[in-house]
Amino acid sequence: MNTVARAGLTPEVLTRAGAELADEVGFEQVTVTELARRFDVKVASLYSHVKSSHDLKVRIALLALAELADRAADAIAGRSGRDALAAFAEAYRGYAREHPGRYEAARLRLDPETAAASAAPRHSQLTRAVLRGYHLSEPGQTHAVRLLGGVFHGYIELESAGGFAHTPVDPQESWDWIVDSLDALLRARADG
Amino acid sequence: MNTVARAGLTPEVLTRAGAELADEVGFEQVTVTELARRFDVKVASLYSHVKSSHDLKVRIALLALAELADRAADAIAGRSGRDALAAFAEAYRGYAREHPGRYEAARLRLDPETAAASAAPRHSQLTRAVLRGYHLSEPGQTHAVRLLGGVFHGYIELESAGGFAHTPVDPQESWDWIVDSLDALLRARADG
DNA sequence: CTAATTTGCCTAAGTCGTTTAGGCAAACGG
DNA sequence: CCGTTTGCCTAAACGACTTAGGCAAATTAG
Repeated sequence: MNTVARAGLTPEVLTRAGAELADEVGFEQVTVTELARRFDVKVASLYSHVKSSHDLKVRIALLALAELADRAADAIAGRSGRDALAAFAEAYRGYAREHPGRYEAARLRLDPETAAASAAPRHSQLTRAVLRGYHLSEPGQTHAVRLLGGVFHGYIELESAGGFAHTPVDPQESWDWIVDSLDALLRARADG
Repeated sequence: MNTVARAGLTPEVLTRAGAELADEVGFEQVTVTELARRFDVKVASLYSHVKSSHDLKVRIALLALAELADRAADAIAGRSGRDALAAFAEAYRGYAREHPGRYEAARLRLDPETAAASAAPRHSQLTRAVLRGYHLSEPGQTHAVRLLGGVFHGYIELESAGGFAHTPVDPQESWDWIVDSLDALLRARADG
């Protein structure tokens, strides 16, 4: 009797809407309830499409990881050495700035199987591609992958948490200084 | 008519118990309900001592930040240069290993006033103390504070999220390699 | 083109964590 | 010893999550 017209929900549509919601209100605030409100649909209806609230969040995380990997891949295409490193770094930081909620989502802890099936391994591979220009041999390359992953993630999180607000030094300047320093560090570690 | 004997709740007692709970089940799972269960007390009773669930979490975060700062201060006392850097790094990583829930708590986003009144500024000061041995001039020192904060936080988070599980290189080795590299980086940046 | 089936969203109902209001008895200070 | 404060209680409401079962629209088959 009501106007019925189905809402056209699918896991993909919900994931995408959830990602947008995350960017608007933060990943923590993404909730099946809020999503239902936005589609003007009852909450229970979403459960035909996603298994649970956690399932939804995992899907958003997978989307974010994939987008981030794509962006990083684009960034380093046709570059090497310092150029590749700077572009790679900028891909992460830019994504985090433009899509803060998605970036948070990408940091969701996934169980090992899910993680293995996600774009996470691509991130490692892309990092190794950047490092090709520095001629590190194992295990140095693995150490360097971990260093870069740590620095980028850590810096971006500190920055977005407002950790730099109290000091009058432009975060962009620090970022450039850090990228420069890492480039020098990696060149100094070259051994093969 | 029941055995009455008061439970002896105070904000401090609850905060401490919350911190222990965090280390057992993870900071996200810390809940006033669970805390009430552990004290064998009704949930509403906790609200005389903490304003809200969020208030409780903030208190745990402040405790963790303070403990972490104390530990870092101990670590660098009487050391300088590479020794200080290594001890400082180890203070963070060791705390995160021994108190994973508290470490997560320390990463809670605090509003600016709360953050300013917390031990967070001490962390910056301690980092600057470590950097004294490297003779960096401003703004290099600020850049370096941000670099170290980022690397340590980022690496620890990646490691505890299991991000290194798929590669057969000992995380301790990577950590040592990274600390070595950072030491070299900072010495190369000396300009004062 | 209609009948059977599948699909999509609904109502109903229960769980759990949070939070506020108001009460009663134990502890404490004069 | 009495009044006040303090500490924990009962009661009740809210919001998010989740499952079960139903009805009607969409799709597929005869």
